Amino acid sequence: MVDLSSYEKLPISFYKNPDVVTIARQLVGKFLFTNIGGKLTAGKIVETEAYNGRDDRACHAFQKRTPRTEVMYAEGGRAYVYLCYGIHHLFNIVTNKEGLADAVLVRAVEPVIGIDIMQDRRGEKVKSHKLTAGPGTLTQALGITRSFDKVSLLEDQIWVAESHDEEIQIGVDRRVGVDYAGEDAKLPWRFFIEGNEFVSVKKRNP
DNA sequence: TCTAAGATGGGT
DNA sequence: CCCATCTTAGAA
Repeated sequence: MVDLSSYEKLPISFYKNPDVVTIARQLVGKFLFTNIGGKLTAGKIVETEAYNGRDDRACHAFQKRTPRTEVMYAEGGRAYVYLCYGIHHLFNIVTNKEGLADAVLVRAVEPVIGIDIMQDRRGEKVKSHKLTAGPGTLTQALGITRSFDKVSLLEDQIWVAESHDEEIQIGVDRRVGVDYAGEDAKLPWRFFIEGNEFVSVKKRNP
């Protein structure tokens, strides 16, 4: 049994910060929990990316408000989950105040709690270092699907908890897979724990 | 209605 | 390198 009292759920104020890039950096090292039908899993966030709805062409909500991106316009502290390539569920954390569509994509976590559950969800053949090393694989391991879209991170189905880690080395790089965004693809808005084996893309994109 | 493209991952 | 797989946004 896991002692949850040592993990403090982040408050709403954390998510309302108007600077989504700062939030993306701050989320690295924190813990992402899900509790699905009593199955508790958690991973340390080791890689994130920031997306800004006003002046970032890589953001789904850039200069538009559609049914899919509606939740990004909500007050910070909710999940934005969408299906990518018809196959993978990608998990984002909505930030900023209502009306300003920002979000942080969680790209990788390191398994911490419920590793056996994650292994079951991913399948026996998956090696441990591949268990949660990518935005589509961590959602499978944590059981995150589109039913989590719009769900509040202040409740007990999915949430982020403070870490008491000291001295992690945070690397910065351009974001992955957003070449369609032109110049904005070069923004240094990806953050990761330097040297962590679960980071999805290790080598730098110059 | 129709269609192209996509914030990926796993296999060859 | 190839391709699975299906929603979404935008056009017609």
